[in-house]
Amino acid sequence: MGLSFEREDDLTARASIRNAALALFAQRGSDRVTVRDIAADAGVSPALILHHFGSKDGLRAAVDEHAAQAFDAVFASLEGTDLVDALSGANPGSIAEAFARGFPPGSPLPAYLRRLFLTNDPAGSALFGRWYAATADMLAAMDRLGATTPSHDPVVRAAFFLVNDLALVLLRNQVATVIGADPLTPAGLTRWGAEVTSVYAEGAFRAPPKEG
Amino acid sequence: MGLSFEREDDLTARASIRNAALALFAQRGSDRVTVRDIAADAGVSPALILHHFGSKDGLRAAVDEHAAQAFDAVFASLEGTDLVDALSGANPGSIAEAFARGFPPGSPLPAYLRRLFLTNDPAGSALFGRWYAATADMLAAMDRLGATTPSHDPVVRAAFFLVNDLALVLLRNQVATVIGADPLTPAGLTRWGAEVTSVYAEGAFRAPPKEG
DNA sequence: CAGTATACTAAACGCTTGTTCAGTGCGCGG
DNA sequence: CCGCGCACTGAACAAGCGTTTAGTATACTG
Repeated sequence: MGLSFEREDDLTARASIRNAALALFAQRGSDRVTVRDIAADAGVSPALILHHFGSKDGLRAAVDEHAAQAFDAVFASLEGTDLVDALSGANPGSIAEAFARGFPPGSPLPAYLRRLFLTNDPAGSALFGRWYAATADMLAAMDRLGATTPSHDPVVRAAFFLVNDLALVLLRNQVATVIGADPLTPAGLTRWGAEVTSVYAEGAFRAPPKEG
Repeated sequence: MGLSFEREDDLTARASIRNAALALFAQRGSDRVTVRDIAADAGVSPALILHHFGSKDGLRAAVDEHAAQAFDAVFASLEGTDLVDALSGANPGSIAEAFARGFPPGSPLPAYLRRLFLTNDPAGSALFGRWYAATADMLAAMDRLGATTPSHDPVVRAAFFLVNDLALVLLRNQVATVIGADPLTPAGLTRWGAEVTSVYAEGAFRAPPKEG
């Protein structure tokens, strides 16, 4: 069928349970997913899930860890990009861009990330902290290269950029509805990125006219 | 119709059930809250909740509607602000600003909004649609006044501004951690708004230097 | 005053849930 | 062959859930 390198047939039962759980958790949240739901999707008996993962919460932890690894891989692709390359392009170091690049269109991982932030999961906070540090580093490097206008408050500026980027992942569905295109697909991302880059480069508001 | 002058003592049982549910739903999500939990917090019997709201889902709908009204009231305070006044100020029409102004520090409503958006609740989608329309209208009005630089893609620009603003509400806790101040308090908001306004007015990225 | 509607409760019901139990089939070392 | 371990299952269990039922107290109506 497609681009997925994983073939369901060859997966161990343990892996197919994990994958089914990941997809269902991302879509509905783990509270709205029963062990029996996961078992049905994975094609196994409910008891086997407990056999492999001990409990539903053990399965959740395993899925969390698995997802965190995938996110770290995407995150690493950001740190790897050459700054000069990034500067020649549009919005440098975009997380949304990395997501669109790293995850196939139907991947449950963006939605899973959203759940991670929603539940104030410590894993989500740790992820945010790492991403914030990377964003701040990148902005500082750009500062040194003279690629940015100076900021009075670099701490807030880094948070502002990061948060704007994450918002596109978190509000993906709502954005898709109003602009008519999924912003995490290449096409949608191009359109989104063009406008964002324009605002980041030139601003959007003019100074108010002097009173007269 | 204010919310601030409500006192727990003279609330009807119906209202106190609604309030208890709102707080618990915002904190844990409705799936992790039982009818018995709400009843205990509201000081009534579980059966009374069903008597007044028909079902747990009926209660959820009532809480949704109640919260949506509060949100729309806050949002209406944005539309009411004179455009010229807004232009002379900092970031015009900031939702985060309206939140800090309209909701007391301990209010569960920002957290409730987050759940509405991040769980794909239809009520959240409806809210987003209304807010998007208002944002687009405001930007169009500013365009007509010459207060903005022209955009090639006003649809995306409006979404960008709205989403950036909502991000501050959605990621409030994480932002508070990295910048060391709750961005939905007056102090934090001032600091945040200053940087945002600076980027929106002047941009942040310089054109890359020509190679040579 | 009786009659009725309303706010409210204690107790129970039926269902779904996560989990356990007692296996079954099977590959493998001896 | 036996015996052990492992992946796996169907059936059942106990707990917790939303909800129902059958009722009490209180206030209003005529």
